[in-house]
Amino acid sequence: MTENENIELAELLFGEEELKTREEYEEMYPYRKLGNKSEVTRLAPSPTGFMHLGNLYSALADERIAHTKEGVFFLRIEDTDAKRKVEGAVELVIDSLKYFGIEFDEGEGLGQGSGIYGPYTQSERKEIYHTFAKELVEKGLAYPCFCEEDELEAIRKEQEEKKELTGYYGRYAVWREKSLDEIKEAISMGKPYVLRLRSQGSPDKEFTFKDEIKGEVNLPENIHDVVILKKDGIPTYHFAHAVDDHLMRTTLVLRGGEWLASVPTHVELFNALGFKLPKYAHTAHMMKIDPETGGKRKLSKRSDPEMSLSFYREEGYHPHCIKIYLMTLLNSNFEEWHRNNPEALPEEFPFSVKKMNNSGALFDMDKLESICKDELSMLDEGAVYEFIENWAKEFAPEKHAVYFADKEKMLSVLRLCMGVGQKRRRKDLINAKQALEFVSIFFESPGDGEDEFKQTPEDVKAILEDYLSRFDYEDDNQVWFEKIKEIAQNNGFATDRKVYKENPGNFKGETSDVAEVVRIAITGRANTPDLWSIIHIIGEEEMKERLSAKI
RNA sequence: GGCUUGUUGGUCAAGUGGUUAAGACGCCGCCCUCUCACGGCGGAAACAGGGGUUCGACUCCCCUACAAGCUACCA
Repeated sequence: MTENENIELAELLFGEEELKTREEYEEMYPYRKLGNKSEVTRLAPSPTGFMHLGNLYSALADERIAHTKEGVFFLRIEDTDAKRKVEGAVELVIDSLKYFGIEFDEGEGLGQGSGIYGPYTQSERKEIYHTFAKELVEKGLAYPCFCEEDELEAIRKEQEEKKELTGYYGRYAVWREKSLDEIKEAISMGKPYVLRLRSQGSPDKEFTFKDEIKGEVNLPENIHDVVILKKDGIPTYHFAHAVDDHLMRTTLVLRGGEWLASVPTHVELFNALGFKLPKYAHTAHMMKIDPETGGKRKLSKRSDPEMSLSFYREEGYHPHCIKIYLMTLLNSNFEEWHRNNPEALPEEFPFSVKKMNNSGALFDMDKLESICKDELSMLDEGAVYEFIENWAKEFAPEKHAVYFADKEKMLSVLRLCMGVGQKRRRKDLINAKQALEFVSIFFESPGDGEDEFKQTPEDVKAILEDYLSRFDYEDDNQVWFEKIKEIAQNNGFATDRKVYKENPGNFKGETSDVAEVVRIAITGRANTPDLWSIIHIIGEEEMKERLSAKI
């Protein structure tokens, strides 16, 4: 087609619409005035109503990249696929990220003053896309394609049989070289069409692309006449990405590694549109071991509950701990930094895109729990109280009513369980749910699933009876423990560890074994905070009741 | 099938031509200790395989294996 025919075609396709010009848009959305090291990043989720760890992972990376250098982090909703749209999804994105302390500077759903680069929802940007699509048609870089699904299917089949590259390109691009008259005829028949890019790429050329994470990558040029506008006039991801990230002045596109393969398409699109290419950083996906195959695979929201962000809320993981965990995955030198600067906020860490991992990390629950223990142990009991209380109110109301009835009691329980005031803090608390369980010994008699005695039933009985007969509530911790030692002495247990070690055969055990019997009898557990203190929180009556149940 | 990217101990990972190949989690042992913890010390445990290049390869190149991603009018 000639230049004039292209212009005529563009009029034919878009003439009915009142479109702004490209220049008007460029003026509407001026380049941001930021330092030259500042980055503009964005989170661009589909509103599927589901937030998973991967979303949080990249959101945190985006947010850190923007905010460590006074850049901008915004939210754009990619709802070009109507099938996936879910009510309330935008709020879910904003809320769940806020819960983890990640806030946007501008974007969708943030209310007034949330930025001049909007609309931030793709379904509201149709005219904008059309302006640029029309321009592409005028320049002969895009054309309508009236192929229907079965035709495309037939092409693909033929290609597969011939073992050729599948897709709509070259001689398979049947509408690529149609005349204006043929197109006009198809339009007049009311046939639906999509708009495709007229690719200028060569099948045997490649180019090197510099990814901020992966480094230099050699990629083939794009040769596919990809769809840029679907038959309903809504753009595909590729086209929307080019137009949006250009007009919203994104400087760094951080996205999942599955997009790396479409970089050639994006590069061609940016060139065709006359846009400057942003920097790209393609991240690896978080993986997990597939319980069925034993292999490593991408975490999926379908089969992995620990993938859902709501899982962490429901289990009562402290958002700060999750953040710390993700930071250690994101930047491998974070952990060391954090150890050296335990008081510093993660926001003070010099985050670097370059330090990001290029292979998929396995989600490691053990590691997460270890971090939780460390982080929680550094808080004061008031903060932990507040956190657990809020969680219990929402997720365990019946326990909440009992455990939090007496604030002073709960505070002293927490002080004890955390080792506040001791030389070293304890590290028993992982999350709110587990903490409530840990703390339950102060509010309920030990129930099922308790630890078992390691001594014989006869010895247990003897020890407990002996203990009960000697017990005096007025004893202080020292005296109380002296009595434990006496019991050990009387029942054939060693009271001196060294003596015991030298001749273990001469004894049934040592003091700690006797203490363990008493501990398990009272609490149902081998691992608890200081026993004497526990007794003085639950009271003499309660202790005696629990003990007599065991004799 | 084609294209792309990966592969360092069980897991997360430093490492960028010459290292006894860090560290963390987990596991095991010892020590400390008035019981539980905390803490301290130590241990087992790795460069997927094969070819090159080089005086010398975890590091560079090639091949193979394995894994992941893409190959839509989904993102």
